This record gives sequence, C-alpha cells and structure tokens, in this order.
Amino acid sequence: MNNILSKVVFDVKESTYVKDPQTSELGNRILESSIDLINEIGFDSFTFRKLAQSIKSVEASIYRYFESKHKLLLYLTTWYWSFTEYRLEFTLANVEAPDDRLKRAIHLLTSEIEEGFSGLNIDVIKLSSIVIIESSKAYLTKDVDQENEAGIFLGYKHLVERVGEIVLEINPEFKYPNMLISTVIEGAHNQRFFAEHLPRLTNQVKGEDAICEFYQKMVFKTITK
Amino acid sequence: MNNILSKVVFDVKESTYVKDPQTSELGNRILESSIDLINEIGFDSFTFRKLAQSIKSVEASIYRYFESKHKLLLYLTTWYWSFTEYRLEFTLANVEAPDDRLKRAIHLLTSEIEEGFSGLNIDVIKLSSIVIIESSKAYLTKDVDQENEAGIFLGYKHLVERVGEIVLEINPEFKYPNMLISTVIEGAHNQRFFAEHLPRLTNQVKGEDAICEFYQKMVFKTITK
DNA sequence: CAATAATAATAGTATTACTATCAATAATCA
DNA sequence: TGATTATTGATAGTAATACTATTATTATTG
Repeated sequence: MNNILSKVVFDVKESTYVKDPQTSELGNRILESSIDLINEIGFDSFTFRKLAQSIKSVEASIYRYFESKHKLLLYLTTWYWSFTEYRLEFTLANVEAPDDRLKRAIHLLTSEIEEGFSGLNIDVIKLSSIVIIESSKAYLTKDVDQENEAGIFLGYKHLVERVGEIVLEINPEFKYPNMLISTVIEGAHNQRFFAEHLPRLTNQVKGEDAICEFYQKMVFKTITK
Repeated sequence: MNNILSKVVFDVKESTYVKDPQTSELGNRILESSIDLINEIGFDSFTFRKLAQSIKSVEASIYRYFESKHKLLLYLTTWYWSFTEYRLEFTLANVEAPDDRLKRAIHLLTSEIEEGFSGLNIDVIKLSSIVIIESSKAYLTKDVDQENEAGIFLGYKHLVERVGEIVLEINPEFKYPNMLISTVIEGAHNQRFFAEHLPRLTNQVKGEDAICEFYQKMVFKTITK
C-alpha cells in the first residue's frame, strides 16, 4: 500500500503549497481551521483574513503556506483524493472477484463517510462535506490547463482510472470506463447536495441511502453487455 | 407550447434581475456582452467594471439591471433552462412512443448545440459553453436555499421532472427518475469539460460524440427491469 | 551562545463590489 | 410643442478582498 504515498502523489500536492503545512504547528492549525471555516461560511465567503482571525494569527503568515485560497482548496481536494485512494486500496485488499471489487469501489465512492479516522489531524467528515460542495470549483477555472500540467489533478485521474480498470476486468469491451466512473463520483456529490438543498432534482429519501443504491445499479447495468 | 412561456417561468427570472434586461437596448447589450466576456475570461475573473468598459457604459448602469454578477449568472442559467425546455417541447412534439421520446430528450440534454437560433439576441452556442463551465456555481453557494425558495431553480427542476416522467412512462417502477436525469445533465456538462481539459477523466474521442452515446446507453440500460 | 528560521505586527497597494449623487439625454404624454 | 418622467452617464466614495513588503520578536538548531 506504500505506493499510494509514493513520490508522484506527493509531488502533486507540492505544487499546491509554498510550504508544507503538515510540517509545522501553524500549518496544521491552518488546515484544521480552514476546514472548519469553509464548512461554516462556504468557500466563496472564506478569506485568509477570517482564517487568520480564527487561528489568532495574521494573513501574511498564511500566505507563507499557500499562495491563495484557491491553492488551499486544491491542497484540500488533492489530499482528499489521495486519502480516498488509500481507503480504496484497503477496501479492495484480498478481494479477488472483479464484481465484488467494483461493488466495493462504487460503495466507497458514493456513500457518506461516517467514521472519523483517528491519528489524522484532518477531519475527514468535514472535509468530505467540502469536497461535495466545493471540489468542482477547484477545476472549473481558467487556470485548469496550467494546473493540470503541473500535475495537480493526477490523484483524481489516478483514482478514476484505477476503478475504470476494474470495470474493464468485468467487461473488457466497455468503451467508456473513465466516463462512467467520473460520472459516478461527480454525480454522487451532486446528488448529496441536491438531497439537502434541491430535493426535486433527486429521489433521495431521508434515512436510506438511495444514492449509493442507484449508482450501484446504474454501473452494473451499464457495463453489462 | 405557450405554457413554457407561462407566468411561472417568467416569475423565476424576475427574481434574478432588478430591471428586465430584455426591455431596453442597454439591457440587451449587457446580456450579449456578458456572454462574450464570461466566455473569454471566465466567470471568476468577470467583473461589472470590465463589462461596463466593453459596452462603453458604467458600472452603476449595470447595477440598475442586476444586483450582482451572481444574479446575472442566475439570469443566464435560468434563461438557458427555459430555452432548453422550449427546445424539448419541440423535440417531443408528435412523437408518441416513450422510447423515442426519451431517446430524443437524452440527445437534447447531452449533445452540443451546433446551430444558432435566429431571432434571438442571445448567442445560445456561447451561452451553452458558459452553462457547461459555470452553471454549477449558480447553485453551489450558501444562498442556495434562499434562492431556491424564491423559485429561481424552478425551470431546472421542471426540466428534470419533465424528462423523469418519460422515464416513468417506460418503467413506472423505476425509483430514481430525477436522480438519473440530473446525473445525465450534470454529467454531460462535466464530460464535455473533461474532454477539453482533463481528458483522462473521460473517454471522449475527438470527432465522434461519445458523450451522447454513453448517456443514451446508460439511461436505457439503467431503467430496464 | 550565535546564527538561523518562523512568526507576528504593521502598513500599504490595487482591485472588487458595491452605493450615492447629480447632470445629461431620451422617451412619452398632455 | 413643451413639460414630465424615466434612463443613462459621469463622478465620487466606501468597505472588503487579495495580496506584498518590512521589520521586530520569538523559537529552534548547531
């Protein structure tokens, strides 16, 4: 499982920060508090000034870690994709049957994170809320090509391709594995948001996880010859 | 087809503007130029100052039409959904078989607009590019609940439900018609963006319209018992 | 103990997202 | 036609944002 924390993934994140926030106390406070604050007020209203106040520091100090709030969002999302791939490897370990592997992968990508992960300074439950609402803003910009060249989206692409490969194990002739998986990932985010804010756009019912069930069925029916 | 231009739809847009831009020359220039400008520089870099310069007017005059650039984006997207529903009615007219109806609807929702529409002051091809890149920013905000209550997203919801009903004609037991259709609409936007900027997230090939084909197959396989 | 690195404190700039005021012009209606 | 009213333009101004720069203070390490 060490290959997940390999140099490539690490490199991805490097281009999102000026100084690695995980290496200092202030840096870790920046991460923790930014996750809280973005959750509270939303990324659009989030500013480095407000963040500085909440950690009792100053703007200038935050800029030593991140060039801009956009870069911070990139950091958080790429961290999340790394983390998701890590969980994926765990979920797939020792599971041989491609059908089971895919089923587990789709479940991972579409269900809500409920358990916190101890030993992490990052609150993954809160972070996953941020990813649902804000992650598309990380790439829906005019800088996307430049940032893509810098390797920032490698983690996300890798995750999609990883699950896409399982699809191909089941049906090697299926022409659109990545399209299917990225549709599932982004779709599940959208549907969670819709369930909470625009319920007429979805069919999620409180209590049960229709989103998970829907995408499971959608994937398996779609890839079956 | 008049019901599409009914009071409800009109009301939706009312809450997005201060003064109806379609009723004056300046208003129309605002619409035309904002579409050009957002296409050129992206919504994030787009400001009313830049827009004012491009139409040789001043910021204050634009504020007489739209409260903020966010409201202008809401106007453009709701206009687009109205327009899409109008095209949908046309596409479905005199087509009886539910399968054909759904096929045509999905094609409309996932294919690229290629023909301009004469008689419109709004460039729908450019507008559809904006919708692909920027429309999710219209609802991924902290104001979404308030704006939803004001009826701003009625057009989008109506469109989703309209196509969802066709799904139910084909399979009345299908539990997730709206989830499926909103997945298709948002998915098709994402995939077009990915094809251009993050191609490893998709499987679109230059030339052919894999996106359209993929979602057609996905929909019909998913709803089949 | 000295050197170095990290942070805090303060200040400052350009841009953004507005609001307010008033003059100039165009449309309309009596 | 002339008076009224609505619309736009010109100008100014404010608070907030997104930074950059400088210098003092504190903590770390060699």
